[in-house]
Amino acid sequence: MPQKRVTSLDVAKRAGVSRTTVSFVLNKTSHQQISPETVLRVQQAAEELGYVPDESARALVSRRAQSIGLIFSRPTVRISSDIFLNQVVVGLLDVVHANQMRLLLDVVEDLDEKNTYVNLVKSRRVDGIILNGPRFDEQALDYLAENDFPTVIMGSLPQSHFCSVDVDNVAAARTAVEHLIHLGHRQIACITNAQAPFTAAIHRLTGYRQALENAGLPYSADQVRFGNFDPQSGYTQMKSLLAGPVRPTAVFVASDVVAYGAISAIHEHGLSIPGDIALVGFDDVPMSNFISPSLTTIRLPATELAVKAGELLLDLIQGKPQEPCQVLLPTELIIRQSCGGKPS
Amino acid sequence: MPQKRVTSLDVAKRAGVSRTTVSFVLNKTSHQQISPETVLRVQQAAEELGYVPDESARALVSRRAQSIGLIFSRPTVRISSDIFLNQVVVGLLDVVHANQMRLLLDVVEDLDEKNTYVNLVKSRRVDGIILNGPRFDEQALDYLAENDFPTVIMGSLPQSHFCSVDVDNVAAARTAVEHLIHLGHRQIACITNAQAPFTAAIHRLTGYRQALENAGLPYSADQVRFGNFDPQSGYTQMKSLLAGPVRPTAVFVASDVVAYGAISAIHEHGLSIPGDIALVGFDDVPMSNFISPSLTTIRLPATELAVKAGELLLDLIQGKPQEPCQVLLPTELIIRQSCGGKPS
DNA sequence: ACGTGTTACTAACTCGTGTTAATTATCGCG
DNA sequence: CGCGATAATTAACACGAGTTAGTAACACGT
Repeated sequence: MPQKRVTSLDVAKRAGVSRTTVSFVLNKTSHQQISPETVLRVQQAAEELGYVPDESARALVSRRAQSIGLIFSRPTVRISSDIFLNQVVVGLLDVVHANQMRLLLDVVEDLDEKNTYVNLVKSRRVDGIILNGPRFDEQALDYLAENDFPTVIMGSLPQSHFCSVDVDNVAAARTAVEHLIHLGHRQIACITNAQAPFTAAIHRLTGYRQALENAGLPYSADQVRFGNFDPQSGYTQMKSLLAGPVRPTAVFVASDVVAYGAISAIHEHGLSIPGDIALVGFDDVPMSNFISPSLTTIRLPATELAVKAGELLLDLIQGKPQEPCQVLLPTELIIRQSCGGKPS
Repeated sequence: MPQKRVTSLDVAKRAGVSRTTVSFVLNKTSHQQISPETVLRVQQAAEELGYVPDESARALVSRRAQSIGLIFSRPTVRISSDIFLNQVVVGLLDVVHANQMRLLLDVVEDLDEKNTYVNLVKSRRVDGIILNGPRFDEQALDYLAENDFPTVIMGSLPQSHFCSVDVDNVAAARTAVEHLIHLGHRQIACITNAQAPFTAAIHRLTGYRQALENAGLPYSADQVRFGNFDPQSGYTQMKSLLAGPVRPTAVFVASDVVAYGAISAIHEHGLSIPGDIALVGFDDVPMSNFISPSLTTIRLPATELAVKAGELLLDLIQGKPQEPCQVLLPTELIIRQSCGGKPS
């Protein structure tokens, strides 16, 4: 009921100065000279009244919403199970806090919902946006590009001029498979993380292929299956592999979560890991260290990617010069038990 | 470079009317009469120009930020691994979208950072907030209560008058343990989801105790261990239980994620699940259906909780009468393999 | 011709802040 | 004592919308 909203005029009255002076003091407008005692009086008045400027009014005049938008572009089901959403949010909030800004979160499930984030931009609710997930509506992207609205993409969007942040999926996958080869495996299958239209899936498959070729091993399409983000798909595809004519001694599963399903399938066949089949995953989901056997995998630096994306975006917003706009962060092979590389 | 921001004046000019008329048409101000052809002309002009109102200006005059804040109150590490964050976000976005609002996400890690969300309120950035996690700074809560700012709490905050949404943790835990008792177990241990200060942990432990007492079984403190959110703690505490003088035939682990650690520990001891030890979890994390053995657990309706919280909050914001303000949603026992209740 | 009502619209004010240009107090110095 | 320079402060406008109160145009009845 109080509704006693404190305005800058209240502060001004209490300090016995004008509203303008209050603004100067609180925003530390440099080229203005205010006597030290006035500064003190204003600060004290503001403190006592618990004054916090109205952000709408401030945004209106300064043309800065003081917040950025994080847009996840994918179907709802895949968002609920996206293990990295948390880490992205945490990383981004770090950057956002350091710059006194706010984080607005949104999701666009379907392409025809392009308005969701274009409206965000047009209504001036955000000063920049981070797009997470590689599939986006062309029209919305064009709008962003034309108005060169500060935008950073997490993931890779082939042949676009946007700033982006990603890992080198090809190299990472190659590393994973090379590890299996070094352990002596010759019959190595692959289950991707996702269907073909997803660029990350293609890249990881490419890395798999390169590793085989570099080692002089034959690439065979019937040792490849396409996962679909969830353990269920890993289970099904692993069953399919095991039903094939030639049983692999190792599998590169391009997603830890998919790998969990594959593990179930292998165990269900009465086979042991890594005894009968070795497994390498991808992502290093927090839980991968705690399943049995613990999963050898490629660490995807999700938080770091988010931080980098946030920093890039803030630079764009502040108009700082942007030279290298397509950033690739390094991955790391985490060796655990699922390949027999290390003991318990 | 264009920076050609479209304002309502542009629309007015193009339609040959005044700015006021544009506002009336676009906001469908009911008690105003505008001729149908004017309405059409204005709508068309707005469409052609791609006009979207500036939200800061609108918020300033209407006193509505058209967005709500979702605040997670816990250390960063626990946010990165909080499997429900996604589901909460998804549920809330659903409600938010249906009401043309936006979702602002924030995190308060430490109690002295109380300002983060009080500032959100004072600066009028949000029209209401949802607090997730039971531990909050008293001062900040008092501020919300005094100004009766629209607030909904996810979780339980003993003796507060806030609206809240939660599950009945006591009853749910009781159900889980009763299931074990019905299967014939007499020696049932418990690993909590968290340390004692967390009310949910207390409640689940209480449910465990009630089930034992109702069945005439003795409660013994040395069959109880306190987990700490992560698999690591489950692993350690399970080891500790197994090192004790009397080995339990079943364990109620009040968190699936903690249970994953416990499973590792059990397997490492060369024991089988459910053959040697039966296990019931709590939460029904998406992955619990895919580990082996798949986990019998209590389903926590995270998305539904979020939706309910969002709806409550919007009612509060719109000043609708609020009768039952402490909502408890039902849980469900999901029977899988970890208790031997069902076959593969 | 004059009220009375209704319809269709608009001028002018408001929200709370940042900022420019102008105004007043203060000081140094011949 | 006076005069310019400079320090300290403020009046007034802008941002882009929503909204109240008021006006102009027209019809109708007597």
